[in-house]
Amino acid sequence: MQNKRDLPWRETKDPYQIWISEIMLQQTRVASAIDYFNRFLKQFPTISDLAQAEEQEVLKLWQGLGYYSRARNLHAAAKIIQLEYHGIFPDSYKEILKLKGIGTYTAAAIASFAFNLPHAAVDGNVYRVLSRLYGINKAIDSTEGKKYFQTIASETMGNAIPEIYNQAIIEFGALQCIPRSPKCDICPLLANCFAHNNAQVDQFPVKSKQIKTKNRYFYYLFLSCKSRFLIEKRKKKDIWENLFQYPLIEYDKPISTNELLRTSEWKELFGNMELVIHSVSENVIHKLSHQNLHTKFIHIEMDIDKMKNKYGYAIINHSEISEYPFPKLIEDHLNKMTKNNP
DNA sequence: AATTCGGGGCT
DNA sequence: AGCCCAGAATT
Repeated sequence: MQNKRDLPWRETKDPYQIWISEIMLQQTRVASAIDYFNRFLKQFPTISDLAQAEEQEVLKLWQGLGYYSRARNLHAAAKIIQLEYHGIFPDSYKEILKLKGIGTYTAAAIASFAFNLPHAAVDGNVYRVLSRLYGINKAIDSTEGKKYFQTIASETMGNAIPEIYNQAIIEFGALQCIPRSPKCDICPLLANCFAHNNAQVDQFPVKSKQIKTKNRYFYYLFLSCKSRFLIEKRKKKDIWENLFQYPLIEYDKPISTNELLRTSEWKELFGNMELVIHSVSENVIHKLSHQNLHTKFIHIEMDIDKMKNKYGYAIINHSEISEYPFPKLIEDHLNKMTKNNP
């Protein structure tokens, strides 16, 4: 295919590198993943390097990319490959599919790209191309729809070379048959395209579900003493699992600073300590796909060594920021603080 | 079958 | 403001 892009993961047949790229590309644009891919491979050149790393180091390399369970699953799977497959990446679709974080799309992608095995990789691009081309109105987010598209994709692949076919149809969806305003005027499949011939290009693919967003209210306590401040690790099954943040008081509705001082969480943290609030930030609205996080940062300068016996918290210095993975929301705030205090 | 996981870019 | 991105795991 003469119009394909030059991408770093296309320069190798190493299943490990292809694996890393496919995980990073899940629900993530190519442009966002390129730098992360290069940094990741530089730090972890082989499965063995990744398997021996600490999860925290892997998450730090993933910082800002989102969907952090991908990094946790990647690390866990590397350990499994190291122990149970003697460090050799499995070379069958069935075995690849067993690995954590690898579903039908990623297994087919790796199987075809690394081992040229005949499995049709069906991602968002393929759903779009096939639904428009054939006029398939089954919902792509239904169990039946997914199964149907997988069948159609396999039939469409036929006896083509799996690696070439999969790369081509995905690339076609990414560059030509794009979600909005596809380039139909220069499309080679124009004459055969159901959607175009029926003026329904914007009707495909069909989705059934709709996302609803929740509002959450975060009050982050930036407790500092000179260049040191308090952090904790998020451990619950929630957003940002195993990433670090400042002590957090979450509420189900917006509250004033005065109300915050009277919450049980505040009293639990500080008892009857005397505190001076240095500043309260403006409301920062951090938007995720399905959550709007209304956030305020409460800056308190205090003798934070009084907090070191509080279970679950750690005191770190600015110079140690590079060792801890933080959500983008915290990373942005840290960048502001360190700019003011070099 | 429905929900939950980030963050960014484009319209 | 909404949609979607080289999706998968969990409930």
